[in-house]
Amino acid sequence: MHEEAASMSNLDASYLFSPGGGGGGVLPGGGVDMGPSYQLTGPATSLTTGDLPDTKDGIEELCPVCGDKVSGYHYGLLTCESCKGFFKRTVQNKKVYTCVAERSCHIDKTQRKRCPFCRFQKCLEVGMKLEAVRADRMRGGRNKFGPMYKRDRARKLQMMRQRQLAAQTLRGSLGDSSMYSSQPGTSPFANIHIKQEIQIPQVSSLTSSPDSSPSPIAVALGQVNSQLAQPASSQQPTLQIVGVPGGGGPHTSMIMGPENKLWGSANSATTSPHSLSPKAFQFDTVVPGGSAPPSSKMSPLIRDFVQAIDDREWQNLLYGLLQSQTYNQCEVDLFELMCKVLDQNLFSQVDWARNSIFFKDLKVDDQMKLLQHSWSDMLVLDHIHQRMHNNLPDETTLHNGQKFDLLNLGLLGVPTLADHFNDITAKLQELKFDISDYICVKFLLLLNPAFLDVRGITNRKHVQEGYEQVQQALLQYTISCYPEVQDKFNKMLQLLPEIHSLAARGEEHLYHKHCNGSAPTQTLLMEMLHAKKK
DNA sequence: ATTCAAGGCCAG
DNA sequence: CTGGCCTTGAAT
Repeated sequence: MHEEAASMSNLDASYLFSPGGGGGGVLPGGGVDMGPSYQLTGPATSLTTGDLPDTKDGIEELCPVCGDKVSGYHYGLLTCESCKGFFKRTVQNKKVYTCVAERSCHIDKTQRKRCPFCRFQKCLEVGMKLEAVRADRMRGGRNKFGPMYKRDRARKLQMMRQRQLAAQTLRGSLGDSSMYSSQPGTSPFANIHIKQEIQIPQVSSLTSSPDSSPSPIAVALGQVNSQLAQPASSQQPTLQIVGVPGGGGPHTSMIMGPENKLWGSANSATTSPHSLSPKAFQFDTVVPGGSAPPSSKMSPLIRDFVQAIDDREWQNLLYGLLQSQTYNQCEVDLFELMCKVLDQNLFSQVDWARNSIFFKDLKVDDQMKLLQHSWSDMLVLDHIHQRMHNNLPDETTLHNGQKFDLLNLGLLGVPTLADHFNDITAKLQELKFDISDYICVKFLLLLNPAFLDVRGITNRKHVQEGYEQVQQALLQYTISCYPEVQDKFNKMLQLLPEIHSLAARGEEHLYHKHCNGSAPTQTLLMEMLHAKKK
């Protein structure tokens, strides 16, 4: 595992962007066109279809834990049969292993038996889900991960198609770059195509959950060939696998402190009754004060925007990450953890953008420029949204007992910005800032025309038009739905610079940390910071 | 009726 | 303890 990690050190965010620009297969509504359901590695029967070597059912993936052949989705992701069994036994029987070496044993097919400690560690690192092991041992049926598996399959299928397309184009005309929208060498993201095609990436998950394995944007935007490993977990001094959190009872609060009302105890109706623990993270997309926007008065544009929001996924990702990062740890570096969460959120932003109207039609170069400029604004805005509309608490108790300051995420790690942040939030609250406003504002941040000139956007016109359309829609919306809020539209827009300045300070701070070497490297986050400084 | 991920079984 | 194969059963 270490070797691979080393060879990947030249991570550049280019892997995020696929050659094909925005014309992917993800449907606007967020629904994904599944096409023929993809089968896992049909038992090599594919020989009949002579040409197209491995495209058929393609994706013959390897187990992210040991590299053996995958047998299906198990406990959250595609793994081999043996790791499935191992994970199950470990969790069910609350096994406690110890590592006789440095807790960083290399796990592969031939050596996986040698160190169960490291094997289990790796299971968690790649995102196998404890809660998918059933406390009651009930057999059969489906669990809450079903839909996730489905989405994951769809993504992989899509990714495969893209890869195929790209490969064909490459084969067809090597000199012809018209297919690719980015000009090699013009941006830090540029040198992508060849790399992608040549080494068929063995994807390993960024963090956890099949939804992020390979992390969402990476798939949506192209593919991944980097393993954003988690060095953290391997170097804690005094660790052992502490009893596996099994047993149904007290685990609602495994991650969340009991103080998290909405997050902790809310409905778990959608969760399988058999699943063993943190159903905790399901939560309603509650709009406090019942301010659910009257969809009748909403423009179709905004309605689509709102429908595409998937906060639940966001939360699952967040908690999945917090869980996997702390499961087996006495104490983790909270700043580092925060960076990881930010990084993951950033991935989500990119993913969202890539599938969004206006943005998705842009050339990759333009997309990158817009994102480079707006990512931190969007992170801040999203945090505001999560707090305001989904009751995201400001703090949560990690699995290992540490307190994790969630608010810090919105401050990009700068505690002193809390006042500013709260100030902005309060102002928005006064304006009855709702989910529709949020999503529109997010578009405005992304398509912000203020920087078109500076940043050399090619398709300026398209961006401008998108911006204006959203602006119009938002204006209409505020007027018709919130006539009682004086000048809501303008007041909201006036807050954008404030968000931006907050975000800019956050970026600055992160950049410093990065230069000090105290922030994790090889993250999209740092990549973004870096890109801007150039 | 079919799928397919979860649990169970048991030879090695 | 491992891991390949078998049985289950909710979701589709």
